[in-house]
Amino acid sequence: MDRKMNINEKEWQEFWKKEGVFKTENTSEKPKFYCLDMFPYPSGEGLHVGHPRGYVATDVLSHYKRMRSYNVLHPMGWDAFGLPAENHAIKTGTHPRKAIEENIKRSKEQLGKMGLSYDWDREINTTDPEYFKWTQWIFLRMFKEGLAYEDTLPINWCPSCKTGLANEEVVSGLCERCDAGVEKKNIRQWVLRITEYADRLLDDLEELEWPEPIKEMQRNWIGRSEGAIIEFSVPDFRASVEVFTTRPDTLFGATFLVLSPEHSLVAEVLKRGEEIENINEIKDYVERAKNKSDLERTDLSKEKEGVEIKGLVAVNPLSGERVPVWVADYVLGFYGKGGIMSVPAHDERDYQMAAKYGLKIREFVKGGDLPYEGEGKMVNSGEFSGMDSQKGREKVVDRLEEEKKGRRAVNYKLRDWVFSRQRYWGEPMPIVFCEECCDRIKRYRSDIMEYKDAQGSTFDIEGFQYNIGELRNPGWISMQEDDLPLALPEVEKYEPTGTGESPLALQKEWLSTVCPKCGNEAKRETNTMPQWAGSCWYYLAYVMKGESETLEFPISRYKERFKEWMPVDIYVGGAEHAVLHLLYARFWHKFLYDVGAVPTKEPFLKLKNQGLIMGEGGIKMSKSKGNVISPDEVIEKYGADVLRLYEMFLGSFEDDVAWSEDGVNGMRRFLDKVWTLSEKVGDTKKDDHMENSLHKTIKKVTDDIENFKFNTAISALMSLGNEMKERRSIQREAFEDYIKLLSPFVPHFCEELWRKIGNKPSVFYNEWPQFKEEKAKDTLVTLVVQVNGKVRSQMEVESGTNKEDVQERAKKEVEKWIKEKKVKKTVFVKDKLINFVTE
RNA sequence: GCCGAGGUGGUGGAACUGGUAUACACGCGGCACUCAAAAUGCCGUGGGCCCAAGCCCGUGCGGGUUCGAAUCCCGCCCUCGGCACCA
Repeated sequence: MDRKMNINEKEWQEFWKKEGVFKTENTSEKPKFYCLDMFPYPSGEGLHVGHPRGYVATDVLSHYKRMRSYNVLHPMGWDAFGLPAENHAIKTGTHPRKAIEENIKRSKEQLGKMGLSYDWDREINTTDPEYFKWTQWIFLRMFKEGLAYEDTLPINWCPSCKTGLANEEVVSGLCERCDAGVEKKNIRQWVLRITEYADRLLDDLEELEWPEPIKEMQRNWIGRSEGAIIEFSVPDFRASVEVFTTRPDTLFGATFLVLSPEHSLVAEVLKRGEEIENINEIKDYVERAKNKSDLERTDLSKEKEGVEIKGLVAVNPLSGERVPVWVADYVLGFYGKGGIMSVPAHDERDYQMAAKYGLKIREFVKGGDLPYEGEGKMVNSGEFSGMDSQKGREKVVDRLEEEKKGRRAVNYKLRDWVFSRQRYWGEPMPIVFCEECCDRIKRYRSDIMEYKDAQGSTFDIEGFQYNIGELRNPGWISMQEDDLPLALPEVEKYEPTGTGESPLALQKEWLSTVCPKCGNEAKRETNTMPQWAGSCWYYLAYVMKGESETLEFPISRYKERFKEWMPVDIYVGGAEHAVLHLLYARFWHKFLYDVGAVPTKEPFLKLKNQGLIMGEGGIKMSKSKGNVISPDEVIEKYGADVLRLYEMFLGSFEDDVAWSEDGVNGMRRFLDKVWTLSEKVGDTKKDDHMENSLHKTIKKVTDDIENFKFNTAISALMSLGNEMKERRSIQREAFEDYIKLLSPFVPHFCEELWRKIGNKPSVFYNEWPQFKEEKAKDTLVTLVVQVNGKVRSQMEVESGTNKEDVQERAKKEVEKWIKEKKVKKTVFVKDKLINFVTE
């Protein structure tokens, strides 16, 4: 038999576009459904076969929702700032914008070929000045509210990308982008106070319908831990050291203190020098620690080592015990107070340290072999002895608080977001540095600090109004909102300088400007924003585009739109952004909520992560292995519908799956079969059995699409197809419903088939088939007959038949297994089984 | 080490709140069509024993609960993902 199917997919794509079949309605009585994909970076290689998996899923869902009379927002755009385009520019000398334009064109073509039903009128591009003026605006708002600060600190530096990185961009000591080993470098940075939102970012996870692993990763990343800060006095220095601990109940067991090499008291010790007998040893050790890379310093396999500060003693605030003080680099300078009380009996790390240097190890919590980290009865702990450690924990802190020697405290692993990059291809930061203002603010700074909690207001200094951000970062002045966007200047060289400054620093003309506050000479900030900035709010831009085609100030004009569309109902993308984009975007969104710009606390209500598509044989697809499959090849050979269907049928949406060419072919065979079925459509008499199967399938497909179980939805459709094949003829209405059920998966094919059986396009103008429960009911069911839980026989009975009515008949069915035994119990499950239990 | 997900035929994978394990597909084998091949159609396909009817065993391993366990409980093993000296 020849293949009768010959579908011009392009023609349908043009038809949809011309007719605006999938355009989002700007005003609508219908309920809304916001269905969002993580927008791609338009790379030079185009898409591979893994990308469309999520896009097809959201497309299926969008089609389905439209047919259920939702007004669906299903947009697409481009996350186009970032290193690949810039590196390409460095190599070829062409402007990154050029490469980006070409890549977008190519990627858009690829998406177009797949027949995805995006509303392209709302397309956005993060590198478009109309777009990034808003990215700059949000940053500016954060700056003004005091959420951005300038700091010179040792940050993660990628020597290959020649830029600083955020904590989240370092993956086990390596650069997330290029896998180069990350170094520590002291550079001036802009940092966003994401830690101020730590609790809300943590608590609000509860209300999100996200995959549990992603939520857990965010919880761990935020890493909230409750405990206490305890003060040990250091009489020799007339000073004190504060330490953070989650186990104040073990305070009596603190047999020494350990400070990180970065600790201020260590610096003090080095300054005082002569009073400490082993000063040179300490100096050496601190110097060595400083030169260690993060990777070396956090290497768990190495032995803990440190140096005692000889002659220095600290006093335990409760026991009064005098304990030695050590410096060791297993204690981190940036966490807690940069120093710890060491309890070798009840902490694995402290135990190792104590064992190595022969320090005191004494048990304070009974419970197991040392080191014992669990709970138990407190011992050797003065008045607290005998208490349960959990209770004792509270009592110890109560006492410390009474004596003003400590307090309850919470610590986070989350650190503030290093937000500036020393590269060209990113959003310029909309702030300038003015010497005059700097001096002016510094003259008054001590007064100002008293007002530091009064956020949101401005302060008058010599007739100039300064906002909190400006006061906290003396000299840095916000640009006027009306002057946004601040465009990227054209440059000769895109090469990063590697000195900690971006190539913008060489653009003398662009660099110098006038202070928007006092009119004196000023210089622009030359760092740019990180990759992640533009994706922190793009889901809002799509909504804004429904109000005005260009994105215009002020934000308040979009208020109603946001109320209408937020939050995003379903967000689909890869799991690799668990603590990057998904955390950053939540942070920005919460800020926008706080300033009254958006009506919801969270941007993305529901999240689904698609699994990876591996190459044939389950090997990861990669250019170097040469096993990358492009959607273009597949579409060329089989058509977009086959590709779409296969991507959805392949396996469970959230699991990793392996690509198989044979499997693709199977999808084509299925569509061929369905095509052939259409020839049997006619005015045949009512077919109850078929109707029953149809309604079961409607239910199954509907539920499965709602739950992202596309693979089983398709298998249900295949089963129904197989059943139709058995028929000599198929009722028209049944076949039409069948096409509708199939249409979200294979839109071109279904349009063609819809027309072939004599209907007017588009099939998508139709309502989704209505499920009728009474039609899906079975009159006959198969009842399984078991003996002692083993299936021995089965029988057809009318559905709803009672135990009494089948019992005797069933017994006969399995007589040979029970005849010599006594049935002591009979278990009956209606419409399912009857089980005879013998002695 | 800690946290999370998961181990089901030759393969991808189904199985609702415990109720016929292996749906749907791929592959493979046989047959039909054909000069032949491809395509297509039909039949078969977890393992073992058996002429057969039938029986036994089977969801990573070992126990348990239950009339009945892939599903629940306890103890292990393995794979993948994340975090990694966070006190």
